[in-house]
Amino acid sequence: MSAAADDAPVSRRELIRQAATELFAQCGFRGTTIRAIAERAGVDPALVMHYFGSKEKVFSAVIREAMRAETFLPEVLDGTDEDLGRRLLRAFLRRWEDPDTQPLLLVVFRSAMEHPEASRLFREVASGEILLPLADRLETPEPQLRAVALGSLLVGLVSGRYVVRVESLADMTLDAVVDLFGPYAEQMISGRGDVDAPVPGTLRGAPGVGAESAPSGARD
Amino acid sequence: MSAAADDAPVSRRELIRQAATELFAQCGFRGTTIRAIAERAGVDPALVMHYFGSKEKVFSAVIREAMRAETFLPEVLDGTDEDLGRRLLRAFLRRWEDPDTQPLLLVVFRSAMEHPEASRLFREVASGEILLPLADRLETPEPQLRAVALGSLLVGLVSGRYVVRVESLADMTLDAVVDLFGPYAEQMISGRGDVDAPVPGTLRGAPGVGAESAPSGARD
DNA sequence: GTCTATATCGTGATAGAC
DNA sequence: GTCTATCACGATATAGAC
Repeated sequence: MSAAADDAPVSRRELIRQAATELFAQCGFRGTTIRAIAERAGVDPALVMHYFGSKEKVFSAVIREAMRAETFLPEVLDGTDEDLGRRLLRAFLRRWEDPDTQPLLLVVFRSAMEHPEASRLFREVASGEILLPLADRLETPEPQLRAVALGSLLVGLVSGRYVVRVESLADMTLDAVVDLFGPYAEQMISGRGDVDAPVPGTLRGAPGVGAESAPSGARD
Repeated sequence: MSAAADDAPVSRRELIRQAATELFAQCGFRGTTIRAIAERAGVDPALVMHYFGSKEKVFSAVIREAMRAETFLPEVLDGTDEDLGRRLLRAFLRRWEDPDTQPLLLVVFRSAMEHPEASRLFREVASGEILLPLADRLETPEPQLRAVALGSLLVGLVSGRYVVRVESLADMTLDAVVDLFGPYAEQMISGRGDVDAPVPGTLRGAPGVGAESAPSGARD
């Protein structure tokens, strides 16, 4: 399964960076070798060293690109407070469902558990780029606490759904996830939201049950 | 800093297993070496191989012990529904704060992000030992969905507080965490709970602010 | 049971021909 | 820019003396 882009004449350097991104996302930092990166990119291992200088430098390039691309928050923050939590959740999930951005997010997330640089970056991005702007935007009491709670919910969600792939989370449709977590997200940041009961029928137990079961009108 | 138990004459095998647990928790599977385990346990590297046969076997033993010890749920499930979420949250956190059990939990959690066996184990334990019993216990509609939501919240909480150590979460007192997340946990599994506003003053911004700021009477 | 010595392999990184 | 050959190192694992 060659994952190289096949429509634009991308540079070999870029090809290597993409291959490295996927491998770091899948195998972590230690589990990824220069040789494997080269093989996946279809180039010689020495070429990886020639372009980047070291494995650490490759990793830094990947992480930096992931950080650069991660700016989903601003577009969500302008708008009414009414369904802010739900919109934020949906925008967040959209990036995790996107095959283009998922490896970038995965590499940061997974590496944050084992590599110091990724861990530091995760803290910085989480605090500075997500929690703080969100807290600044909120007009409810104790906005920092609310932002932290919502961040925890999102992290737990992606951990189960995309990283560890716990069945009950991984098998849900996207709309089902939004329907389940949306009200809680809403509660956390605005204190509003109806959480009497999660919408039924959203757990993909029986085969053939698709995205039909999402009556909510929330769209991005 | 030698972490060997110094009050009981534990077997060398047990000594090795304890050292391995701490190292796997701290450095992950790939980052931990037989040599490092032996050094920390104060034995010869070959002895590790003699007792366990391979690094994988050491890892399995550690994981199995972690699973064996992880039975905090039953004692929480019998009792009233009133503050079930809060009690569950507190019991859960108590194990994470305990210096004896934290390495065991960390090793499972961290390894689940990089090692296939740990990942599988995490899924099994999460689904079978936590989510299912909890869902069976609930009398609210859609108990599975509620259990999954609560599980996500807990995972997100420990990720931020104990694994990646995001400041705003890691610096909170235990009571502050319970006060912040308790109402949400309550909401998730019972649909009850007051979430009008998180209790103020619980974020350890100023030095000297300890556990004083938790007026809630919930205890384990 | 315990340790020394070593086999075997895969890793990141380098040197240098073309 | 690209690739072959190779180094130096640390890993798991084994063989065998005591």
